[in-house]
Amino acid sequence: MPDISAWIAALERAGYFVTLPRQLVAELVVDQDGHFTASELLLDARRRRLKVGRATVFRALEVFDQLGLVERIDLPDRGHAYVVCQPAHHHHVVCTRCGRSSGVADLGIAAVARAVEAETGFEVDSHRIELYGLCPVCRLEAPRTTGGRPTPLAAAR
Amino acid sequence: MPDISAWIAALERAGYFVTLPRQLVAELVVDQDGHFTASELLLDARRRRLKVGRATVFRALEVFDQLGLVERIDLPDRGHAYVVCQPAHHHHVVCTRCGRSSGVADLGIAAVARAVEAETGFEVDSHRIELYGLCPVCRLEAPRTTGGRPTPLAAAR
DNA sequence: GTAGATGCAAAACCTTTGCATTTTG
DNA sequence: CAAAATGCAAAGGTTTTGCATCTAC
Repeated sequence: MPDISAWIAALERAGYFVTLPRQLVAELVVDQDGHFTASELLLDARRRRLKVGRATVFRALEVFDQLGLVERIDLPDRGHAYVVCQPAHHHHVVCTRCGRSSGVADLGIAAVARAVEAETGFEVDSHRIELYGLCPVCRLEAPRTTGGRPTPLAAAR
Repeated sequence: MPDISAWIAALERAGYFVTLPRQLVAELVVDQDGHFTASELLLDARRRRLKVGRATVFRALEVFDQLGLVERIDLPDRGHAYVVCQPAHHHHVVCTRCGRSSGVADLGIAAVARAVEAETGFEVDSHRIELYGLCPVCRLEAPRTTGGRPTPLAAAR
């Protein structure tokens, strides 16, 4: 029984209607372990026989994204996924093996932005940062697979 | 007449065939001003009446991406685009107004990664960082449009 | 009561794939 | 000459849209 109350509060605060479908999606989301895609959520909904349409899932995720409750990330392998945001944490490290993610505070990133402004003359308004690696659990299980990069000829498939 | 030679050299060095289509795509790419999408490149090719297939453009961009000649980025507005990489620069600031981008060195990002490792126990292998803002030119032209966020009700469309 | 939200299915998009043909090294 | 790359069109998967119908406030 996940804690949806914060999500409901966020919806109300922002003036969105607190509808049943949105609450269902919220529950599905907070139950997710690690990152998840819109389709996975949809499958999960069907599995639980929850009545929410495809479009609604997408629309709800969009709203939650805007409210800062989830973040839409782009995986290195070119896919898209969402992760739940932990309050006060603004970026994520996501495990390339199991997909679990952890929020991280703004550890010096603001400083980097300032350095970039100084060097480029750009006025930096926002940034998107995603870190990838192995979570503590997978570090133990993983025998540090490969270190090499794909063979050029093989890589081109 | 753009400088494709470095790109050709990179292809050779990596063992890829230096084909005409790849060279055409390379030219199209370096002629781009700011970021560009695969489709835009395709349109541009047709405009110039260059004979390259859709699939080839995608495949060439994939190769260039692997060679570190371009980077595939994900825009805040949910679109995807590519930017040309300047050697020795590993991240980009892209202008939210005109799309022009500038490469930036690893200004303290490695330190951030280390801090994250210390805090989360993750082993950080790679990261994806994109900075957004206004380029020097647009800073002058732009009367700092809006500062507010979209109205909740309006935002939900 | 009314603006906002939903569901459905179709449409729109972007990207990839199969395969015969051509090109490169 | 063999391996790699291309082009085409068709397939694949994801996200969005139009619209009539509901629902929260």
